[in-house]
Amino acid sequence: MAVSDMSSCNPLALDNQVCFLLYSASRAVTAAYRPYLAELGLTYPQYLVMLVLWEACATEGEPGCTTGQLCQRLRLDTGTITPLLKRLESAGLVVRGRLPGDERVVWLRLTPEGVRLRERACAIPVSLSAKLGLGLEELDALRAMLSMLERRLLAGVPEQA
Amino acid sequence: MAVSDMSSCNPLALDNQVCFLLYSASRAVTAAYRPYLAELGLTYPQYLVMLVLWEACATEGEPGCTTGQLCQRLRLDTGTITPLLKRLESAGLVVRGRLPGDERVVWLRLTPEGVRLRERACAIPVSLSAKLGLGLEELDALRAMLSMLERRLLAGVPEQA
DNA sequence: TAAATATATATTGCGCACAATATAATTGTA
DNA sequence: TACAATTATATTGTGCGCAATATATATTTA
Repeated sequence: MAVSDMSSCNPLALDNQVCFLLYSASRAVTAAYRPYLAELGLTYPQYLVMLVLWEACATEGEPGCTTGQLCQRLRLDTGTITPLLKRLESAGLVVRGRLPGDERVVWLRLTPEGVRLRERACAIPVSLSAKLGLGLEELDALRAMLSMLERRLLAGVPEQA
Repeated sequence: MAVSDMSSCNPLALDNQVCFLLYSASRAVTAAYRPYLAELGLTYPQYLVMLVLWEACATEGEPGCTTGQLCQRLRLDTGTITPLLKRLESAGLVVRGRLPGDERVVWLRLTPEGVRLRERACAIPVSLSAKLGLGLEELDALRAMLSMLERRLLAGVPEQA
């Protein structure tokens, strides 16, 4: 009685494509965030960058992180991250400087305003989980499934060799 | 023993965000499709459009569909779809014409070449499901979860009023 | 039938994503 | 110490996504 039995006769049917459900659900979730993030003046990818920086701020030691760490964490490349960071910088949330000792790496730090924004952002996960309407167990199941999926895809990369 | 217990002390932790997992998994899946689609000369969104058109070709009656139906099906707007269709047209896969009887609507039809491409595309779901490495049950569970999520988000839209 | 409204698509502009390439600083090596 | 290779980031170009606006055809209404 699997869901896919409905019209599994056609492997190319749009509704049989998990990829489409993922793509579509992801855009729907981003859209659900949009009005809340707009109040903070952030886009969704910018919000993700801020999440990383807020974490990097909470850790002990010199607060901040490098562009490369950001790319790795969000699995985005510099073509995406560099201009995004420039926009965050001109919004006054982030400062970019080179690492003393290695002039190649860009060291990112939050401005006081960037740090303050965290408090306003705290309300967002609450609003969103209400909007998603999923229970904790469902959320955990979804999380588990998605991270497994991605782990397998990343692990499968070497196959290209 | 929920997954989120790990560091649920911080609701803003990146790894606690289902939204990020979704976003990241979706991009990873798209990336997994990319080499296969490249052989057909298609991007991922173009592939989704072709899936709809191939379906619309299989139905009885006049084959094809309108731009509006495409937008509705893929939940994309004309700003995305119109230029994409022009690219498919200049690639020789699609012809765009106006509907006789209502000159506002654009009627889309596959060219013979567009129809033929379907056969080559048939191999893609097979390759991909191998690459994803998920069993049928897992796939169905994921599908169920994602479509529920999206259904709730779409249903929740009126709340904005 | 003329004007107002609604519908379907197109256009513009901005911000991602990502491939490909470029640049600049660092490290390894002869 | 030069020179090659590596590493970190930046730049360029193409194709989405989406908000806002424009245009053109249909439909409704006065």
